[in-house]
Amino acid sequence: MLNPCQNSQKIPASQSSYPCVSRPIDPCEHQEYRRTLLIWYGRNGRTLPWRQTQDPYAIWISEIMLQQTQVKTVLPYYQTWIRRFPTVQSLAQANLQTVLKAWEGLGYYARARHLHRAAQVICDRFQGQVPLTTSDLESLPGIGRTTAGGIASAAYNQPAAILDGNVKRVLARVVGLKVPPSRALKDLWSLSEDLLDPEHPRDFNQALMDLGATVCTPRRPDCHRCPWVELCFASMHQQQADLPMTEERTPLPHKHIGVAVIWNPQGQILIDRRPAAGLLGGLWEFPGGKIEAQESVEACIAREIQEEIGIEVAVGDHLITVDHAYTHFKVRLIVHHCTYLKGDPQPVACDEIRWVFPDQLEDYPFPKANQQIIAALKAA
DNA sequence: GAGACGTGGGT
DNA sequence: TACCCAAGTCT
Repeated sequence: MLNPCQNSQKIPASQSSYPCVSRPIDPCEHQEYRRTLLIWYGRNGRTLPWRQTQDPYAIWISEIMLQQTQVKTVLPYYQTWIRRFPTVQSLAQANLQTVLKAWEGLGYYARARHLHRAAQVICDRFQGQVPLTTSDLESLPGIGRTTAGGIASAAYNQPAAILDGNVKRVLARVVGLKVPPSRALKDLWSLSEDLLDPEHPRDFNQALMDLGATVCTPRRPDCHRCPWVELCFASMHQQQADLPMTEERTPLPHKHIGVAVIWNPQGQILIDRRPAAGLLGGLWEFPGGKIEAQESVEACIAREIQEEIGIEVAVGDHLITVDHAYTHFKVRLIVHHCTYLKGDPQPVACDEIRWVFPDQLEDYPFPKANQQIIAALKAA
């Protein structure tokens, strides 16, 4: 039998279909990449709870939690979640506030809202079964191409490629990508698809992610433990530290926010539920707003509470100042005790308002920055 | 297609 | 302290 590669024409890198790649992978080498990676995985793969199960629901949950989130962070949430919502049906029937409470602290809360909605779609349109094809999976809220590939391969061993942060970094180094991964998504997807082992798609994808997470790390990759050390452009040319290339980024804007802990005569505190979409959607918070130029914190708080809640308050003592960094901006929350004076609270800029006793705060999902305010209240 | 969207950990 | 980065998706 002829080796088909002996007849294939060698294409110079400069003329190949991958102009952004320093060292294209010859199809002849695919088997060698697959073989060496799977052997490495057999010896070095991580044992993770979502790899101990065959339940597509549990695997779906893990894939969503793992979006932009490290394994160590996900572990406790995953265990609690599976006990709290053991089936698609239990999730679909749950109250969204309960779902958000279970997600509290994990971030990117749209994931929880999408999970909840997708569970209802799965019950309504897919007979309660997590779909098998990437096409059906991608039709569900919160599932994009990578997560669809992750679920299809992990839950059903389907030959579906993935392209998460780990795979982007590994492939960028292996082929010597000349541009940041975000500029070469099409080529990276093709690479991931070409490399995928059609005989062992589940193990291959999991292995690729483990390699990126434990060996081919962002900083100081441990190349002497890598099964691809001799097949990797970055390793061969000592460019591990320079790959993948990164984009420039502008400094984050910084906002100052005046925040009110408003007490009524009954010893209750006023909290509001943020609009369902957007930043921290559906979570509860202490009301407040942006401090305008030349404005005092006290004036800001009184103004914001009047505008957004429709009540008059007396701004009192400073409680705490919280600095918090989001992905795209930084905030400083300057929190003051306030006393309710008059007016009927209205949810003008939020979805709902409630008076609650301090010991009831833990029943509501709050963002991280507000947790520090709650802790300060308890300490006082 | 560029920006919105959280939080924790590492350096 | 400040910045980078992490199993991405949505608009």
